[in-house]
Amino acid sequence: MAKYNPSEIEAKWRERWERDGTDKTDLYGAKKPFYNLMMFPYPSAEGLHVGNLFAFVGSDIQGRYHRLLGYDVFEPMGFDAFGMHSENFALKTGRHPAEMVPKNIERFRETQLKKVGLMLDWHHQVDTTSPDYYRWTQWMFVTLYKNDLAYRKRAAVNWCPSCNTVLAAEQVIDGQCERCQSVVTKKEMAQWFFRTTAFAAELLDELDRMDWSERTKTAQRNWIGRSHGAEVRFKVDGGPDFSVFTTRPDTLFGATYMVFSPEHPMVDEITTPDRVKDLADYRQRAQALTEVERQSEGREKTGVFTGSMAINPVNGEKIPIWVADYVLMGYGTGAIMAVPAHDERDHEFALKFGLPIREVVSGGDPDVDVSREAYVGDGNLVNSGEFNGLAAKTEGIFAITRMLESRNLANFTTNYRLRDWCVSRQRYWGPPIPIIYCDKCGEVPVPEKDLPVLLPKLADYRPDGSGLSPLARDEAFHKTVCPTCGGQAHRETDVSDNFLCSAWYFYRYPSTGFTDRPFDPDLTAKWLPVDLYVGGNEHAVLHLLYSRWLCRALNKCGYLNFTEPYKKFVAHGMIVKNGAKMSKSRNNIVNPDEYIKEFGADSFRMYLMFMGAYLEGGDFRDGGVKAMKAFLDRLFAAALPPEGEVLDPSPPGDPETLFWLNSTIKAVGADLARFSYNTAIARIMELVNHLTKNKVRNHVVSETLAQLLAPLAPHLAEEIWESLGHNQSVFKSRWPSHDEAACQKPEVEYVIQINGKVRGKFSMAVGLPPEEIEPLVLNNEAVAKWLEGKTIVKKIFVPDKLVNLVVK
RNA sequence: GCCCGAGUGGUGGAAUUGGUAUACACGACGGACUUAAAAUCCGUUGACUUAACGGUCAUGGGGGUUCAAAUCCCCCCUCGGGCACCA
Repeated sequence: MAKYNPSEIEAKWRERWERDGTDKTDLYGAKKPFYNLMMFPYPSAEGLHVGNLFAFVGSDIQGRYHRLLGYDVFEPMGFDAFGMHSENFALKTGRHPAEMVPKNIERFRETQLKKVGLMLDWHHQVDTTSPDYYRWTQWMFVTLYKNDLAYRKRAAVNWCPSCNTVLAAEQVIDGQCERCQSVVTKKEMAQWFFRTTAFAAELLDELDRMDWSERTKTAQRNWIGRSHGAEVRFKVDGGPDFSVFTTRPDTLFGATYMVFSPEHPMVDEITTPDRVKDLADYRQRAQALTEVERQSEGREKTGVFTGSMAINPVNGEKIPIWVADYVLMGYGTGAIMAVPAHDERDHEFALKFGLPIREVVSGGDPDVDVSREAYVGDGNLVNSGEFNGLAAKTEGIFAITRMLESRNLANFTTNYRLRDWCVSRQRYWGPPIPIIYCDKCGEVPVPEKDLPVLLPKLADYRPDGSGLSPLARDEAFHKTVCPTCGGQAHRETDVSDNFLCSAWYFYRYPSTGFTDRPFDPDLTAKWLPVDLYVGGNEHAVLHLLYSRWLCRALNKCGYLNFTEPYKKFVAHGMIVKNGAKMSKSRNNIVNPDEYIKEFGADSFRMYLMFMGAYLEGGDFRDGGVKAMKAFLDRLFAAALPPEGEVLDPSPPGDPETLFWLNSTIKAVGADLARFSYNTAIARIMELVNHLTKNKVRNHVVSETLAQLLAPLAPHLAEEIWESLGHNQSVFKSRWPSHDEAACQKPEVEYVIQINGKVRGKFSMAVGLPPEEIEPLVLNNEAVAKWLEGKTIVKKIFVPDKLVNLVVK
């Protein structure tokens, strides 16, 4: 009997697949296209992490399974090689990214990805640093610019002092840089933005109709953050008008002061001469604070009075205008009405500065005392003139807003938390932003025929913190002529955010080699949107949101006829090691290569998938891969014909084996379809246990086993399939069908319960009516003693499952 | 604080619809094989209790609905994730 030797088998099938083009997709001829996408990696570390492989294998199983179901599956791979992760790694290791990246790509592909047994079509590899690719990344930028979806403005932006660049709001996690965890500061700079907020409403609304993991959708909903409310116009006493946004216009009568954000443009205008110095000091201090300091919860409220009063439009009351940093310029209008009785923050501020607190909503509970704490619950309006008695949130909001609306002092409005995407980066390793500044013509996008704007190879590519990219130090790069007037001009020297590269890569895969446009319209029509996207949820409000936005933008610009890039997105879980997060500092990183070398890719794949629920994550234990190898040894021995023999080709005769065979086909198919890989493997184990225990060896069973195993352990499946006499890949075969009748055991075990407790069991043929079951129950020995001296008040029959007698 | 997800043996984890809780593994223990070990194979393995048959308890905690609850409802605790001075 041949022994299972994974390294031999896996090398053999790798070669065979490559030779026969097994994993190559006929993009034009495909009859049932299925685009199976996984998140392309950054080639910026020592190697692929076990977490990458966990993600890829789970996705590959879907690709292979769909192929067995008869789909033409396209499963491409590429490298997200521009950006700070690669550049920082190059800086750390002292190599130039232009040299490091191609070598890493080669190494990742040849020594890692190809050894895991992924069904990847390498004829369509994408590398975002290749000029053939970033030419089109730049085209995206120009196209967005021409359609007013990209613009440049001066604003207080997030600055990472360690990476020496600005960041998008999405790349600041708890006030820290997503890449290096440094505390982010604010810096006033002119930067390029994409108008992500233009599609805030549709990006949010569409989520309800999307087939995505719920937690991914929740993250996006929270991030886009819609609030309904009203914009209300106030007047500065003896000065101009200004607006505030509020979700509680019902509490307008309770506004006892107003607050402007320190950055509000009207602050200078309304500050009275005696307060100028205080205001200037306060605003300077506010600016020096980092987001973390400024937004830390529980921080004591600070603020200063401007000297001016505002007039409340509902009652003409004059109330003081303050400046305080708890009001943010970036949300709403940057100014608020403060209702201390019904808002916790305003309440805290009012207490500290001795401002009046007026109750305008009464919940009817006499114990509530708004002078002690804010009441934010529902109730009826009080102290609100003609509006008294209305239910605050359900009636008051509308009544008061409509009244003001009729006087042109308010309007219903909706606010989003989402900010426009800041895409400039003062770094080297990215696609140069394709804009030219001309003294005469202003901002001029680089004409399409001049793309790509090549990234020059700079020996010194270190970011210098000057607020300019290292490209600004290269005169040959930035000095140019205006494409419109031919006069002297200079290029934008910032590069674009790496997330722009990854926002469109999946359109490129089918169209690699296409030179007229970023993507071939015919192939795009055939293959997109992506059928299935599997990836990590850490990209919920980054890549996944940006790529949704870009899809809508390209749709609006007329380049795509759909608005969502992925038909289905599935977020896999996270894996940990012995219950703890894997990290370099914990020194508990799992190196996948060693396991693959020792036990084979199939055992490694199987264990990764068996470890836990794919969608929840799992806990990597050292012995696991070895145990899985032992299982595959047993499976191999059980499936293969004994040396020199041929198995009887007729299907198994014994009903027990037929039951296991059919019910396993059914269960494994259902489990794969719902990403329940651990239970699919458990079902296969049960089948193998049956075969081993009963010494069953059968050609049809072995064939089926090879097919069931194929998505999970493709090399081994091929080997078994071939040894059963097939000369074509198992992936040319079709997923086995099951006989529904055979999935039911001919005899079922009935449970007898007395008052819901199990008191006896017996086996019976399936499908018997209650009349035939009842006497068996009543005459059951084990049950008799529980019925002694009792009367049966109720009998419950669950067909083929149980009988419950309720006795008294 | 708000919004998602989760909490089950010594461990990783099962349990489409409320219907035998603990599938499948790992580990541990016992046995076979071996000079011995490894590997492999066979068996036992939720806790408590009983000589045994059996019984009692057990799915984070507390209540409830039901003939029957890991599963449904209410309250609470813990962990993971998202949002958060967002008006």
